[in-house]
Amino acid sequence: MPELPEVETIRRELEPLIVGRELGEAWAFPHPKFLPALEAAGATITGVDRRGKYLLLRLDDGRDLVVHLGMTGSLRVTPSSLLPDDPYLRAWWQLGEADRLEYRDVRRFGRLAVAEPGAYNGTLAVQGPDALDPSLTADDLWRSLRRSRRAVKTQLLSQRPLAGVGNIYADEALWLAQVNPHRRTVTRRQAAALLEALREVLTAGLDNGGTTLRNYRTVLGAEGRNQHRLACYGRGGQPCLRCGTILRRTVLDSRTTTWCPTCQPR
DNA sequence: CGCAGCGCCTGAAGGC
DNA sequence: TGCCTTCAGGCGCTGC
Repeated sequence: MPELPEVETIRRELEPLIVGRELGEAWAFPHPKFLPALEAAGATITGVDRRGKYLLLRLDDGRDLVVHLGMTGSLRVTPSSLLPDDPYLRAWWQLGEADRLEYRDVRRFGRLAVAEPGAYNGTLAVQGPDALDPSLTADDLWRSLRRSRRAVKTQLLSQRPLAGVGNIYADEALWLAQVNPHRRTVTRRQAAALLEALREVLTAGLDNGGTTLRNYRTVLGAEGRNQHRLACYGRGGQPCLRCGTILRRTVLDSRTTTWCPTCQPR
């Protein structure tokens, strides 16, 4: 599931492959989530940016091709001499003379949009600052978390206090900061520890090329390596690496959640 | 406006 | 072997 480290890894690989090139003929899977791909045909890509889990392909007409990878989305660049041959392709664009940019998404949780910056819809329009934005302070996070009474983990996943965190890195950061995911209020000290932990686990994920549990691949087709470094996510029933207590696995707002009842007391 | 609940999707894994 | 059920979960949408 592409979260900030995975999307940033993709962004870095994609940028030198597509900037300055023209999107020619386009095709989209016939569904409203993917048909906006056709609106980008004819534009030239001037940059590749990221906000939270969203990729923003800047176009020379002033608009952005917005790409969300959902749970199973990936991008790749293929020679256009090879015909599209993949039942899970959801969109493609001829790229320059020789290549094709392909968007693949097995489960169709992703989506595409073409929009003016500043005229975004949905989560992208209301999400908080990027989790790695250095101007975000612990006090900002504390104040933001205080505005809602939802569980702290649910707030992280909402993308509103900060953007880019999904289920894996939320569990990892809450464990590292020793904050219980069910808490509805956090102290200033906990907010500071949480921000530091978030940045640590996201940076580690990025340094490891992302976390591949099943579908995630980089643009060049590589798997990430961070799945071997997870301390908490997916380790329910196994001992806490810090204190040895058996990690608990619960469901919080319909998200599987793993936490240590000793290190992260309610 | 906040938020709870639901639906979307399909391959993998496990039970029998 | 094969059928069935359960699970993974980000986000848009609806309605209170």
